[in-house]
Amino acid sequence: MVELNSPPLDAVFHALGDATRRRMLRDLAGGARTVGQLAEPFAISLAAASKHVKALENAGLLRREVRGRTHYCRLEPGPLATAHQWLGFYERFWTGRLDELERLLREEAEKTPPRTGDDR
Amino acid sequence: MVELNSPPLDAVFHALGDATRRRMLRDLAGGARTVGQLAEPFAISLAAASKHVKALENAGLLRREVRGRTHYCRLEPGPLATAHQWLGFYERFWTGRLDELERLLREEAEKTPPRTGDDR
DNA sequence: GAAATAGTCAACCAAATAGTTAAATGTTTT
DNA sequence: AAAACATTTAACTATTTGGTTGACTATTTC
Repeated sequence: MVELNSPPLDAVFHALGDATRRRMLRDLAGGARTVGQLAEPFAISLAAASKHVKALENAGLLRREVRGRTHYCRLEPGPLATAHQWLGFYERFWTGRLDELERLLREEAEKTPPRTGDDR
Repeated sequence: MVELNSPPLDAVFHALGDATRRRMLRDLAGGARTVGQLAEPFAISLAAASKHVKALENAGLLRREVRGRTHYCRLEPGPLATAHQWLGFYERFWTGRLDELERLLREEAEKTPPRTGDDR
């Protein structure tokens, strides 16, 4: 009933666009954390931290398990994989392995000969 | 109020958090495009598209070359590589290869007591 | 030189964000 | 039962965002 999964890249990238939430993810990489633990490194209210956690949850980046009064949060890597894959499409643009079309553009851009400039 | 790291990641992920801008990047993957060309697929004003282009530019995701009255934009892959790398840190979480620490945490997290109805 | 073209800029608006404090909910402890 | 604890919700504020329209700057084209 809670499994509503399509890749909401909007929500995922939006969630990642905030240093507070990225730091929370880092902490979650070390294992499960409570909301209070996630909030601890920051000089914000717990209510504010709670909102960040919810943003991460909405993006599918964390799963929450309520045990008693404590909410344990765990990293949910799926959306990160999706985002990683999305970025992977552009990998050829930074690895230098360009296909024909890109090579054409690159050539046009690099019409400056790497020779020593004594020819003008 | 977070005195935290990574000035570019904020802008980059924020830029990627919008479907319009992601589509623009896709188009730029096909080669240089003018602002008008980038705006064309969308039912928005040119001014709005101009803002999106500027957001991408601020994030370092595109470079602009002004020739006459026309602005030619081309993809700048560096920040995408940075974001890709940032996400790569979490790769082990979705490839299933968990190291000892993570395995420990995973186990602890699955210590959910199987309740038998004696709970209050 | 006038008109069309390419794009930005400024002012404005509605909705979303990120934060606050205060109150509420539920759980554990004493 | 009462107090302490963990967290959410509500109400509010300031800022940012994504969009609009209209005016403005340059550049081509006629």
